[in-house]
Amino acid sequence: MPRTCCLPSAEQRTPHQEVACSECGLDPICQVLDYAEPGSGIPEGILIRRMPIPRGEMLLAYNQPFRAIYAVKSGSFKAMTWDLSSSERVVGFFLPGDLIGTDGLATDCYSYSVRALETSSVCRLEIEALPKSGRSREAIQDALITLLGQEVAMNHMVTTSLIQQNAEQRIAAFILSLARRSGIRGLNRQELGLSMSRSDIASYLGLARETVSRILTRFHNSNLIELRKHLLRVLDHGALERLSVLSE
Amino acid sequence: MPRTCCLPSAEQRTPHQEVACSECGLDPICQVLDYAEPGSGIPEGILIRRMPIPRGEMLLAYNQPFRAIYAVKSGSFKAMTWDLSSSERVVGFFLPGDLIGTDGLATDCYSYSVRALETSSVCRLEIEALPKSGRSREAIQDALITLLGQEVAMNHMVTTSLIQQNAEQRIAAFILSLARRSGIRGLNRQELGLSMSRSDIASYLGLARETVSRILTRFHNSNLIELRKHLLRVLDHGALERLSVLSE
DNA sequence: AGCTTTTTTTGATCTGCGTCAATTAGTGAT
DNA sequence: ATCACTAATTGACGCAGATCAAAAAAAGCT
Repeated sequence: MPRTCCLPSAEQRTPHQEVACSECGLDPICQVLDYAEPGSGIPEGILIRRMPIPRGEMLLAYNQPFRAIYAVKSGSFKAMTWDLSSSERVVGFFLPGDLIGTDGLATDCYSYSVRALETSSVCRLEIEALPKSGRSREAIQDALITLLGQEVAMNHMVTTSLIQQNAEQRIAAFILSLARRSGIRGLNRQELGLSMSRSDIASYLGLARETVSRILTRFHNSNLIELRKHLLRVLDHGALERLSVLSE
Repeated sequence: MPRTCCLPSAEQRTPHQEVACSECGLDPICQVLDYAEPGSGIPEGILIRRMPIPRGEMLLAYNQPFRAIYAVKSGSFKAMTWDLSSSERVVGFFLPGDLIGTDGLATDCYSYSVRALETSSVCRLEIEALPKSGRSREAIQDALITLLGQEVAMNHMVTTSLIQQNAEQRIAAFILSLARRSGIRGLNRQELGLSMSRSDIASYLGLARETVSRILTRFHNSNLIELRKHLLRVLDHGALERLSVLSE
């Protein structure tokens, strides 16, 4: 599977992995849809699978009316808002298996914009078209509750860990979080495609670009990670955990 | 309504306010329960109203099995976890109208401990006893989805704002958040009972006790707030908003 | 009340990281 | 390949806020 940008060496090419349906966050809902008996009121086309999204394209925009939930199949995205000084602020990254847009379930509008960091693909679930009553509706509701609950729990962890940590701890935790999320979805947890820019990471972690750069090279020099362009290989998982304190 | 600690002057006494049911986060669910037709499968005692909780008592503990969701009727609580160095970390505060324990919906265990900051009262909703099917189940599911969605949206805002702000901005935002939440629930948004200690605030905001103290007195000296013991009166809402940048 | 313990405030250093500035590397277009 | 432009790295410096230390205020005892 080719990548967006053309890199000379195979080593430097991000392995563009696709998450298996069974490991995807949308799977509980997909299963309901797949196994729904005919006449359950679920129309065709409610779920669009593997929509391709080119690098740089907006998947959805802040304040747009809430229409759909997306699941990342391959590639990656960043979520952003803008503060009063109109400068962009990165508020999250989405990796294969992650759900995008769940916040709209309460607010009816998306609370951030989402842009593809590389050529990616998503599955799109139309909310309007979901069945309005019946057994499959209950099952879908249950699945949504679980998904939202997970998001609450995860956000909680992220907030907690980020606020109280210094720059080194934040970056260690960030790398581990990428690795862990890849692992959970059944993807490579040693080699990570750092598709986002240093500025994106800095904005997300509340640090300066320069600090991110400095600490990444520091980690590299201490043989905690190997870093070639945008491919990051975790060399010493234990050491990173010890640094990040909030190991898991 | 008497307060826990005995303060001499009436001015220094926190007005111990109780949130109206109509303004409470649990209300959507309470309504379903109240108006459920007989035979809907909803047992008696599923909802315990106005449970009193003495100051300092644990409402629920980290890793305990998830049994119930609580709504704060009056008083306040703090949520805490512990990092590896076994020092306490405050991860949130609950005010009248707020829901406690929603994170358990996904994880089956509470992800933090919750302790009463003053004599408080809560309503307790037993999750096990909720109807397993039918119309009222669907209504409850819907309500839960909305609640969780709101929590996701709010957490998002908090995270975003906290991480990128300096100490002054964080504290301004914190005060405004308390005021806004009081306002939303129909309570006094000028006079806030700061039931938590400076250490709690510091831990929550990722600052040192001393910094919180210094900046609060700075705000006091600039006539942004009036501060007597644990009663905080917002004097210049606009100035605080301008400070916090992420005004709303 | 008086005594003890905890919390808060205030002051004096010290340092991590943001900011500014300059260099190098990477990317895309012709 | 060359040029132009953006992203990343590296260095120098200053300040916001952590840390250490001590006094003052509040709260909880008997």
